[in-house]
Amino acid sequence: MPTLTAAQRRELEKIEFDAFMAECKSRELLETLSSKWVALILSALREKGALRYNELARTIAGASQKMLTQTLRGLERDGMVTRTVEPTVPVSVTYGLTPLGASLAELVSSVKTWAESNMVDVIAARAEYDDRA
Amino acid sequence: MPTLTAAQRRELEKIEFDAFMAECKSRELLETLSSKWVALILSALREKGALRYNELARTIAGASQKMLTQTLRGLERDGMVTRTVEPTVPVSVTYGLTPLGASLAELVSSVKTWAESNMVDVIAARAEYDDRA
DNA sequence: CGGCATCCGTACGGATACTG
DNA sequence: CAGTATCCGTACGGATGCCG
Repeated sequence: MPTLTAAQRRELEKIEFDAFMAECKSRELLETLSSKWVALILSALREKGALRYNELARTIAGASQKMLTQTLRGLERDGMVTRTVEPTVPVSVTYGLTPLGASLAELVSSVKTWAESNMVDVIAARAEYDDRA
Repeated sequence: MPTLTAAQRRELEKIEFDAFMAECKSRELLETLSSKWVALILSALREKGALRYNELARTIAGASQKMLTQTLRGLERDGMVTRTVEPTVPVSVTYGLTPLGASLAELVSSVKTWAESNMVDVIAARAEYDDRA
């Protein structure tokens, strides 16, 4: 039995990992949410309604267009956003929330609200912690 | 004026970035939440109450102890969890939720619930999207 | 038991250039 | 306008080994 290469080991582990994750699909969705830009996009679309690609880009302001596109594709795939192409010249593309996406955006919004009202406590706790160090 | 090194440029940009973020502290908290393990730890402590370090490690099962410790330190710093050291031999360390952490865990839990009940839709959307490709 | 320090790979994300 | 393709650095996270 030859020693497994690192790549082979990783592949095996990935399979086990996937099997494990299958039991617990919801974790996957947590992962999605945790993807840095998802929350921003969702709340942008929630607050401003459907937006064009460049409007989104300006609203998020900090995401490279690579990340923007990538994240939008993912959200589209997961049935969170709709992507509508109007065949004008030049083309204009509009992104909006699906009902599913809207309901998730609702949750995100409540997290944002929590964050805004509890941020002071966090800052205070952080300052105290750092002082003791 | 010499050309700035990449490091110097990054430092400048970081300052601008921080200034920008100062306006919008809540984003920072979203970042924290999005840190892969935070949600897991929070909900583990919420469901099972205070836990020892190794109990947490077994519950999360998938986090290296490096990540576990790192995340716990972060949460402790932000005033979300308490870290209690009992001076037994060997020492035993217990982590619990602060009121602040508990209220955040509440939110996380509602997100988890959402995820569990809407996962089927996501899977369906994903399957359809992949078929069209 | 509950960590911390170190090394190291990879994959995430940014910058740039080009296309329909 | 709304992307795609490519290159490339870095920083995130895993594995390992040591300590109080």
